[in-house]
Amino acid sequence: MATTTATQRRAEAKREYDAFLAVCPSRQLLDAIADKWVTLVLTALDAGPARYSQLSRQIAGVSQKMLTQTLRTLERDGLVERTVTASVPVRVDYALTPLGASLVAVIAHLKDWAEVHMPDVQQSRRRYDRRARDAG
Amino acid sequence: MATTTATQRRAEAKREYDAFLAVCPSRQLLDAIADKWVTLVLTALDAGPARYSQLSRQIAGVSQKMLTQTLRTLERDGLVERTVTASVPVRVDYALTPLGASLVAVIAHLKDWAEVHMPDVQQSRRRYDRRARDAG
DNA sequence: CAGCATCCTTTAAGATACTG
DNA sequence: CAGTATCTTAAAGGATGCTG
Repeated sequence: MATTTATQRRAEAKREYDAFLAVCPSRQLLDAIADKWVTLVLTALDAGPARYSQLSRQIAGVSQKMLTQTLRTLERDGLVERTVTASVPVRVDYALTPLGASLVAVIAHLKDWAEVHMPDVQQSRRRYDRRARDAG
Repeated sequence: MATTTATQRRAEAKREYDAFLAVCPSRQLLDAIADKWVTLVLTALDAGPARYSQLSRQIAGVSQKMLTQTLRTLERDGLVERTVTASVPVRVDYALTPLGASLVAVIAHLKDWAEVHMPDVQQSRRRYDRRARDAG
């Protein structure tokens, strides 16, 4: 039936594209660092190893759920190393792995661009909003 | 009353930190490019200007709602320029601005890192998952 | 101290139908 | 062609209480 063809084709194209994205390294990286807390934790650890509670205090806005979740993901990705010292109470230290450190270096480039160009972006936003308001 | 102090302090710390993040250029940039479609549209336009329908076909997985929304945001940020040609039917062209092009250059660094190191990340993930399965 | 489990709300994203 | 408007679903995130 011709009625379903267009929809089916679209659906299949989407599936294919999703499959492509799933194996695309750039996309995987973006997925990994896009998260709000990932970059904050990574840059916090760039200053040196830290304990869970230190990170929790330093990254003041994070809930403990998100901090734990973020650290687990980073550990799974091999970007952060988790060291448990069996004492009472338990002590857990987190540190960047060499891989994690190399990623922080790349993120630093983003930071550089941001510090130079974000003012331009903001100005553009203001102008855009002003036009929209004047037009509306 | 002492019972509310801890909670209040936490809440205030969070507000302050959120305010800090709101003016942090790096965070703003991350917010801007973290989006799944932003980088895809940006890199698609890096190959040259394109019309709405071209982008829609090229980025096969995107819904037309998300494409429009992404393009509007990029236009607002001054990263993409939108040119309307009043014909019947209307024709709309999108192109990177110099600012947008400079951002794509930075994103390319991410891409480079991804192509080199994502295999390591994936291996780490497999190892982590295997350990977790064996332990469970 | 460093979490885990649960519930609950807010937000983002997708499908769908219609328009200048 | 290039969108807008609306509705609904998926999921991310936060608050809270409990544990080795």
